Amino acid sequence: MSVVTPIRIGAEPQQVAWRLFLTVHALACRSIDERLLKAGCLSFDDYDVLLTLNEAEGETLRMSELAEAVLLSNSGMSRRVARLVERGLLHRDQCVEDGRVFRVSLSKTGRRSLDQTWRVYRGLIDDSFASIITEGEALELAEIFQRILDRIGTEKHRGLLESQVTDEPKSRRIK
Amino acid sequence: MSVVTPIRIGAEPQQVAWRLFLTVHALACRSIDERLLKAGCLSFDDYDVLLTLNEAEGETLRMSELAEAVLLSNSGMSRRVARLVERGLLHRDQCVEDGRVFRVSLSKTGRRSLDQTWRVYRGLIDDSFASIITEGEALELAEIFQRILDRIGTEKHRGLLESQVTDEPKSRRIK
DNA sequence: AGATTATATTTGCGCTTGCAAATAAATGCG
DNA sequence: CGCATTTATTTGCAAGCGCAAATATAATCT
Repeated sequence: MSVVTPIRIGAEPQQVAWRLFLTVHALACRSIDERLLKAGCLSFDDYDVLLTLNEAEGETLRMSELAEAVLLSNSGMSRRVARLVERGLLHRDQCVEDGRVFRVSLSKTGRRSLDQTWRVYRGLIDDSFASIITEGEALELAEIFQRILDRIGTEKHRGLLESQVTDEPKSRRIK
Repeated sequence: MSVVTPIRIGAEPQQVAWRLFLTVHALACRSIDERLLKAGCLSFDDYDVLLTLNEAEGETLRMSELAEAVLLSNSGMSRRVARLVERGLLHRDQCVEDGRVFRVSLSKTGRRSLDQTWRVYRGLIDDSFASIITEGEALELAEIFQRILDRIGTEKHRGLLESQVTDEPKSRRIK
């Protein structure tokens, strides 16, 4: 995880901001992940997977969708899901309509873990980030970050926080 | 690299900001690193090491200082430096005053690589980040991030961009 | 000085990752 | 229908990482 970055003294403010962005990310994430593990929670990365599933419409995703959502390779996701299934946090079922695809979903235990982790995680975000900025600043950050995502993000990530209302039926997409 | 994160709809602005922060980081870094490699530059992470050395006073650091600066374990840094020395980008010399320590510094080639990478990297930062925000926003981001670092950073990272003037002599610290 | 303890770095090992090849299942075409 | 092609996922393999043990060197104690 890169920490430091460009910057000579007197650099442009954008470059200074970029460097600080990297450093804050590296330090905050390291600290949060360490403390999550110490508290017996899901790791940062596993949390990411379970949360993505929890938010998915139909609460089920195929391997490749999951991989794309959390920016992991398909093979990486294949193994990660295997481990999580092994631990009883996820279900992984072959799709009836198309035997090539496997659909992954939260188990009862997985949902419990997710909730338990969130209770701790919320406090850690607060410690390392949220409590240090004002609500106004948070809104401003969100606006800036959203603008950046609109420019660099993929379809999937771009609309993260837009209204979740779609006009599709809530039934499982087969696609 | 975690992408997604907490957030239920209607969450507090700080939590929304945190999630977007993670997503922007993941996407921007992935894109930048990919393009650096494609351009035959140093990887993001190697760049980090070379830049840290370039900025170090005396232009030399011991293994452990380098590891701490870029947030890598000592063993990880040991191997990373070995690879970079292998590629001719770094020197690694046993310290005369204390045979336990090894001092690492940029080679001529390393410095060239660093400069060449920076020429490309500058443009990529611009693409994925800098050009999307105004100068005023950059200043504001920098101020916010700096405040966060002051709270969560270690001594080493906290003062990143403060005046580099110290009252110590510029000669090599032995410590 | 010699033995013990402390410090800086490297090595052994197991884990996770990504890429490319392998497999499994569906689709298209003659 | 049967074979070639395409698509979804998993495996083999060769990285890189962190932890703990090993090594190398210095400092301390008696």
